[in-house]
Amino acid sequence: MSHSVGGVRQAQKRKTRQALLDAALGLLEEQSLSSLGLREVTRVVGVAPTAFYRHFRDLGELGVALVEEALGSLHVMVRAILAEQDAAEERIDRTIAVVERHVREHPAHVRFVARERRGGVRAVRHAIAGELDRFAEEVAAALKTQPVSAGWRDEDVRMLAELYVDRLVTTAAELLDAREEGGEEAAGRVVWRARRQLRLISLGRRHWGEEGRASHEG
Amino acid sequence: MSHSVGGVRQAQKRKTRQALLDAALGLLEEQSLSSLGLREVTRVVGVAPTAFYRHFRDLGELGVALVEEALGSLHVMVRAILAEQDAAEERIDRTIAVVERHVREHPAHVRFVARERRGGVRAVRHAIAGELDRFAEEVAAALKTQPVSAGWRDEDVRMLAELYVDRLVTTAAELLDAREEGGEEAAGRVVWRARRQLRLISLGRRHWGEEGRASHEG
DNA sequence: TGTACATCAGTGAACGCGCGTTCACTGATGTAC
DNA sequence: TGTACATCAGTGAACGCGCGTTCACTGATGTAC
Repeated sequence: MSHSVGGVRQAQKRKTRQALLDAALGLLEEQSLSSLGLREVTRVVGVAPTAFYRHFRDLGELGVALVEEALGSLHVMVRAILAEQDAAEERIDRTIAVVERHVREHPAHVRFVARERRGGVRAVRHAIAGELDRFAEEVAAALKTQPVSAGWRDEDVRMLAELYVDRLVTTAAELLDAREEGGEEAAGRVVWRARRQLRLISLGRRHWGEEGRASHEG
Repeated sequence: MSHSVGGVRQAQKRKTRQALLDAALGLLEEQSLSSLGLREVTRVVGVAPTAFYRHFRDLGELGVALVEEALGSLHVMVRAILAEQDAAEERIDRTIAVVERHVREHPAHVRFVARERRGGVRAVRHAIAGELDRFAEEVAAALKTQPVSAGWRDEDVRMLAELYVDRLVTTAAELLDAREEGGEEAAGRVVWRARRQLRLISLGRRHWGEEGRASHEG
């Protein structure tokens, strides 16, 4: 059964590829992608520098692969929240809890996305922008089904979704920094603040129909 | 009068220092600080690599100097807005106009701050965080004097101020990206969205007293 | 104003080092019969 | 099951290159008298 459908060779290749991704992600905790070296990565994995080229054309391509990995898990978690039909206040608490858990479980992914979102490698910036865009589209679709959104223009639902997504990414990054540099106390302050900011936004949302969308442009 | 208070030598030194800062800022449009080379910078200026050490210990120190330069001008402009006593809607329009103007006049500064805020150089990240903190403190002080803030807790004014400051920085960065990659049309969409997001936040602010600050924690 | 000495911004040669990339290779895995 | 050939992930030597940093230096500017 060892020589069945491609088998051993393919599996070994995937394993090495994953090891390169993991090594890169680890090294990126202390630096940004544009200063990461190919030899650094292969050294950590324990393969020859040239082995790198069997998997990626260059570090930019590896970066794009990391984007998919990093946003994949968060994507799943947020979709779970959106599916629920809580009241606004519980929804905020649950959202924050998901962010906290995500930061604890995937700190390197969070750091990577926050750093490279505006980082020096164009291909990676675009990959992140694309993923966050799809993300915002899903959030918008979920918001649209909620009663509070009755009568909203599609563009307005979308702008609210983008505000939420940006808040989540920013909060995750701040929470990570706070935890590492100021301990649990600092992290607690970030969470407190994020919760109240979401509450304020949610309040604006509930009153949007009365005054917000009326003004100025058609 | 040439040999009066230190004079020519000091002036020449300041000039070279500024040239190094300018050259670095230019190079940073295409890469991030942690991958910038000392020799790259001196090559652009047209001095020997070793001249660099007469001005900065390393590129991190140069980065910190750039932070002060980059946030100084924005600081001035926003303070001007805060001093005015417009109605909420005009205030938003004027704020957005200031951001647009700032992005046009100092694109490299905007890019630098957005990129290095979560970048790979700790000293620079801290310098930016510190400046944005002072910034938020000023905004909070201004918000506090407005009638809408009557009865607000200080921490809540502060969390609102931080939400505003973060929005401004993010909008500036997005506007810059949009203008460069998607032209005026894309930039227009960013502005439209930012305006409506600020409007929604402002709406939440006006209703905060009724429900927001009451809930949960003391 | 003129002279003698001090300062110090910028120079240029030299260094050791790690980088990304090329190339022909090896040997385990896969495939055809 | 056994044999002969093909594939291809990983190797290791070699390359030219630009890097950050050191050092003793030069010569214009500054200062004291």
